[in-house]
Amino acid sequence: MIELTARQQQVLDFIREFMEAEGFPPTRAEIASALGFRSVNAAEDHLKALGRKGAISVLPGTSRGIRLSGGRPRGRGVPVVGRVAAGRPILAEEHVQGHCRIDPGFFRPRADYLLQVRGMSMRNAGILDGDLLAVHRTPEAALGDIVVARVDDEVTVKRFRRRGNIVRLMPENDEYEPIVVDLRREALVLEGVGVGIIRNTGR
Amino acid sequence: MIELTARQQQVLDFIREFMEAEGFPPTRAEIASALGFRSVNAAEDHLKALGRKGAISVLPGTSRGIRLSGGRPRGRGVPVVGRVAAGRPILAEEHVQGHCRIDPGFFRPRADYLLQVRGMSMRNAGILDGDLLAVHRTPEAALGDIVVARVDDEVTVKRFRRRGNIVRLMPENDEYEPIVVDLRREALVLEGVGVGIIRNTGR
DNA sequence: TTCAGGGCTGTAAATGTTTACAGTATCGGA
DNA sequence: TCCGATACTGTAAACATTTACAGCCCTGAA
Repeated sequence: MIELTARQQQVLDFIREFMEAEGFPPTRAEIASALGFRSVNAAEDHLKALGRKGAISVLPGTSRGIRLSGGRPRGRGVPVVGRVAAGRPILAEEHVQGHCRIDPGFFRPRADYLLQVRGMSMRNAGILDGDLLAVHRTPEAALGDIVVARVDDEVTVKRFRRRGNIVRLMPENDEYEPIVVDLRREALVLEGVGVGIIRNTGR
Repeated sequence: MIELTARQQQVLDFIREFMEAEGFPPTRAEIASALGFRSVNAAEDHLKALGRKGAISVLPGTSRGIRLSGGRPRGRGVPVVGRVAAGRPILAEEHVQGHCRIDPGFFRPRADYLLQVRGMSMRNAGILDGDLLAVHRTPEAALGDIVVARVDDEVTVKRFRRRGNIVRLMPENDEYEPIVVDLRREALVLEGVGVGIIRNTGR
């Protein structure tokens, strides 16, 4: 499928959410109203573009005649990643413990996988040992984001601080020390940002 | 739900099949055509009857505004409950903010709904303001369980302690005081036990 | 510069849909 | 037998929705 523009992605996301919530697709007017267009034709144009790019199909002459293509992602759900071996890619098959059937779009931005957190270094952020951190894969993080970073081939979850070439990976627990990385000397790979937490107590 | 007539069942079945095949509900005209009615009003009458009997709900003024209410084969997910008004049932419709498409069986025991937690009284248990607590409906709790309880018509989330007739609902935050309930004098309703947490940071 | 495409506003006609009203007919009670 | 519910036909107005047409502004590539 051809790549969508940011705006087109927003329209597509809205259609998804609307269908999830209402059980049927939105009209042009509803799309326009939700996205703040003053003209229904803006929505019409977007639908045509999404149709051209294959993201949806639009049935002519049919009210609410929008069908999401690409099929239902009702697969096995989001992969759950356990302890990551040094130097191996996070999503390597040997790390995937299982799958969690949750809608990845429930989190924003989208959750690409769930990483099982080890240790209590983020306790004050409400992230406990064993929690599943929903991670959105991206190499970019804003200051203060909770990030999944790789330092010295080890994967760690911390809060992101940066001043110039000095990155500080801050724990949320007084008993732990920040990890300081000088980007001129050491490599830092941002694997993604945390977008949510799932904890399974009970049992 | 009141029992349906054979014809009404046929109409309902058609609506189901249509939605499965097309991804949105049929119009009156499409129902009439499929069932061989020569008048769209026959379909309208059936929809009204199905609506009266609770099998569907019909949204006025909305094209294809039919929602199946009975059994949900594809399910919209687990209901998300916001602030609960005093004295009202937790799952009352006005409290349901939305649905989260997660497998309820991911939690053990099963999650029946997600309750949005207010306040920081359970901070040390890693439950923060705004978190969604996965709740299993049960009137029984073990000592130390995190429970959803109703005291004085107010719903609260605390850790469960009990000695004889005295129940203590313990916060996990030094700034809060336990709630002590003497079962001989006051009523305590256990709405369920917490089986997990979902937090949606991001945005 | 020119041109195509994305992203909009605005208008309006054509068409799709809902929904009320007026009837006809059958059937199982009260 | 009268009544209400079910199950339709037919008509039509009101309203919802699609969709074409005419433009405006911007950006990036040719």
